Amino acid sequence: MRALKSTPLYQQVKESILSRIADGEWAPGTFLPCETDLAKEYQVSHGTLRRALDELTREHRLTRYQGKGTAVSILDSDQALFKFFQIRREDGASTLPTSKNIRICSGSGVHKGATHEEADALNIEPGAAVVRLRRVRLVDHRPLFNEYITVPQQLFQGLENVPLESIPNTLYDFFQQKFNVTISSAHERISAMSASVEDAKRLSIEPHTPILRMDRTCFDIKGTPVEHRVTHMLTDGYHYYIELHG
Amino acid sequence: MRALKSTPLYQQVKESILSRIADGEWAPGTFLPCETDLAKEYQVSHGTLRRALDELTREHRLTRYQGKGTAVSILDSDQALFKFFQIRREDGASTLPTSKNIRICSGSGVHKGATHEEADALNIEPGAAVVRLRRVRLVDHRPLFNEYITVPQQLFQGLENVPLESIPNTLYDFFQQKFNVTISSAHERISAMSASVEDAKRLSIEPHTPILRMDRTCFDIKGTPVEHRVTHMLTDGYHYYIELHG
DNA sequence: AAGTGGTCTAGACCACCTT
DNA sequence: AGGTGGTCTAGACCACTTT
Repeated sequence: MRALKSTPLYQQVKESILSRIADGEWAPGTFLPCETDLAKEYQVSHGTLRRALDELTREHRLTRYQGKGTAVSILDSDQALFKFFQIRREDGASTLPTSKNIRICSGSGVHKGATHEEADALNIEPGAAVVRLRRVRLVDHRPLFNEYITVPQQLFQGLENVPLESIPNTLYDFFQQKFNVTISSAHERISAMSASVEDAKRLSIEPHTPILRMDRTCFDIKGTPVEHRVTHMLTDGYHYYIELHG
Repeated sequence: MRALKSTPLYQQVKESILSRIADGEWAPGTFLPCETDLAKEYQVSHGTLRRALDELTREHRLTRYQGKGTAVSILDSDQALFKFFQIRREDGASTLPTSKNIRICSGSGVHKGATHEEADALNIEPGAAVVRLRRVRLVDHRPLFNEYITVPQQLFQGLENVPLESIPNTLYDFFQQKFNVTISSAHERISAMSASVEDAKRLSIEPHTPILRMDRTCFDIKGTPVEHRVTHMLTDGYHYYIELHG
């Protein structure tokens, strides 16, 4: 632990703890040894060890409970990643959309596999096997989103056979628990468009009503694209809310 | 500085330094006294003072140069705050919008002062004195945004008399340098709408074309709202791009 | 050589939770 | 009461920049 002089001690300790978490030595939800024990084990001072834990806590990998101990964080991606990224009513109130799943299916080849757009986003070959989920999301019992979700079948074996009623509202938790796919970053492209005939039908609006189109690609911890999602959103009485912090 | 036992010392020091920056005692780009002097002034230990500086550095308020000193950050807000928040072409290339300023004016009272919406966003009284800037922003020489910017006159004394051609493209730099107003956070509401007659004229499109409407409110270091901005954006061949990191 | 920030230590005391 | 994390101190030494 004192070998390299180039990298600071607290950095080395931090990385060691991180790999021990990644290797499963300390599972999410379990408590680490107390600070004095860890300091003894790593042969560093209390302060140095604390600096490592402080940084990991700041990065949400660890959660500390005063008087109790330090635990490995259980990542709640839906809340952590999309916390500053919400649907709100005009009055500013946050909303919690519910889902109505319409169809789930899988396929490969030119007609049923990944389109060029999907292949590009997911970094797979056009025509590769994918699973598609169609759903409508409702806010205050009113249909607001029309969603088209595509994931590579290879990463989600068996997803296509899950009954529609068993697919939960918060997909990313589900992905983590059932398929060990943890969403860690995402990007989104937002533009305005006219409602299609299907949007009109699903969202109970006139065709050509202006709606938002959001194209989202999600990545896992290693940076592999794992989900492509196109959302058509009706912004009548609602809006997309984003917070930025410097 | 030792009065309250409830809030940690480093927190008090941090907030004190923050207000001294906000009050202009240490302008952006200037160096603070060295750590030992500051520790002496605040009657705290080196470590406690460092913790305050560490947090401010992490929040990009200060920038440290080993061997030289600690300086107040020159925030390039357009790059720092809106770094993951850009206009992109369909091919994914980033763009750098330019501006055509149309009108700048100030006023107060029922007709020319803050509207209810502006007053609400800026936390001022309806009818309070404001300065308004109208501009069109161009990407690749094509008008894409129609912008309506409103700021409280009190914070921007003399802004209304600045010649249009002297108002730069990157407003937040300008605000910091000329008015000591540093944008530190923002929120944005995004929705879809039909282009108005004015949008059609300014953006060379048909009325009722679907466009994005973005309502942005910016806040300074202390959390005071300092700018309200409504942008109408044509998303033909371009989109709004957002990155999220867990 | 002098001055600045960066790392690290050893030890003290406080606040909170559990038993 | 005992154990945990949270705060704070005083001092040492290192790395970098300037004079």
